[in-house]
Amino acid sequence: MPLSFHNTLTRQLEEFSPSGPIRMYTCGPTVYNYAHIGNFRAYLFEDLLQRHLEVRGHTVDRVMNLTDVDDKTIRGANAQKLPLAQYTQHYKEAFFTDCATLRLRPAMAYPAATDPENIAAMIAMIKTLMERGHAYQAEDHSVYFRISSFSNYGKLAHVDLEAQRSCVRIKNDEYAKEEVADFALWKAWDEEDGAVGWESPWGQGRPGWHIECSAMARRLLGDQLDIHCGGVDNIFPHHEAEIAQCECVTGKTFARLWMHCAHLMVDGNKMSKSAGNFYTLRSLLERGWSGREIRYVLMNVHYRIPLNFTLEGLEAARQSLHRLDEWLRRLQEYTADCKIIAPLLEQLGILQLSSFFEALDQDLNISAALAVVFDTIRESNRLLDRAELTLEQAQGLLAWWGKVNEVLALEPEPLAEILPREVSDLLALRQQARAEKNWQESDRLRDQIAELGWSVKDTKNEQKVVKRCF
RNA sequence: GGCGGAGUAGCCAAGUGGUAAGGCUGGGCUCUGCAAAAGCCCCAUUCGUCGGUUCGAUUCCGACCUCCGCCUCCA
Repeated sequence: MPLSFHNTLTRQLEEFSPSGPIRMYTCGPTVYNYAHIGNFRAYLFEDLLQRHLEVRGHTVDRVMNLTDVDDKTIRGANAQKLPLAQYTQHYKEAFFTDCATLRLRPAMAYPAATDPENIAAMIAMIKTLMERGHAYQAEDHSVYFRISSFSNYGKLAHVDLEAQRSCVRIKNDEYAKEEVADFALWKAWDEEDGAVGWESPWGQGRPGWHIECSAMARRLLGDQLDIHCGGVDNIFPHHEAEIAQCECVTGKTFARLWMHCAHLMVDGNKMSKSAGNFYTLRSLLERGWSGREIRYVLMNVHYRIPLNFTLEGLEAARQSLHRLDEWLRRLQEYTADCKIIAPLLEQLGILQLSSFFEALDQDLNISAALAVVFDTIRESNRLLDRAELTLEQAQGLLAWWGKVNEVLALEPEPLAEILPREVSDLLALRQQARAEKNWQESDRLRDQIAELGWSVKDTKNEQKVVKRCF
């Protein structure tokens, strides 16, 4: 079955059959603050896409930009009386830490807007646009893209600017621009910018947001991309602008496939600081949720459907992952002494295990893919209960999981919890009491261990102890 | 106003012109000194509303209702 994805450009499911490495550009964060979980939903969708393409045998050259100069970063740096670069550095580092926590596979490159070679690339593009009449310098000294010079403007968002122009002209007076929808390529320096600015043929200033992505995408991936991703709110005007800039410079189609993920909502509402439902990754970690659990929640819903983020959802994720962990532990124990190295299992009973990957082939149908995982868990547990699962099958399942996990990245955390001496001593005492069938003492020791923050569970042969989580 | 997305069991969420995947919660059972854990089993005559097409629609068409997003730099 071929890969097929929904293309924002055509609003249709399209077959995707790339030849050679896939050139993929993903819009990254503006590093003026800690990224919130809504931002990470988009990055997670992109991670899932990259991982699935790679499992399907493709090489993915992915670039993610870091916007480290714009109104918000300048405002933030000014507020803290820090140089811009120092201010943004902190949030860049935080971003990479968060990405690792969510197990996001690193991109090939993370170009920053202020890198000298990127500024140079932007200036070069603007120059070409000026020469070809696609851009002009206005009275405010800023350089703007002339959208009337690009007839395809609006094709991605499916907006007809001609139709909107009449109502927009009315308030046009206050702008230096020829048309309200013209967007800035180069913003002339003003006092707010302080020490921030670069020399250009149009005077001191800084790049507009859209030209960043165009220039960096072209510099690192070439004139034509296979896939360009982002959140739906980037469709207009950001991606529309990128198309305009690139295609006016190169004369070639900028990106073949545009993929956008829907927004994340919190408790059914838009996430906002004032509503008090604003979550960063770190705020959730502080509350005791793990990166893996948050990854599961953000990945669990198809990328084009709005995701309603709730604490109940996190709880459900925790339970689902626990079920997965128990299954893996069971298979690992069962195969522990087994020397056979069985190949990846394709089928278990009537379950077709490859359908996990086939579900993802269809526009990343994660729900159907996860259903395969849970069907498999139930079926193999059933067989284990009846002692009907062979060692070869168990190993084959583990191999299958290994492949599945390359996409999901949901393997359990390695248990690094060190058992305190006090607890292990009590466990030894309890073991003895149990051997003597001294239940009263056994229960007393269980309570005592619980007070130290550990809970004991008795299995057939041994005591299992885990740190209690709250 | 323009463009776009969504409404499926208590919650989350797939899916198909032919009679509803999966996860969580809940209930039952097995195991167990007890407890817990774990595993298994069960849980929508019904898919926002009303019409239409059809032998048959949750799935196609039309209208309507509700929610959400974008429309000057928020993923």
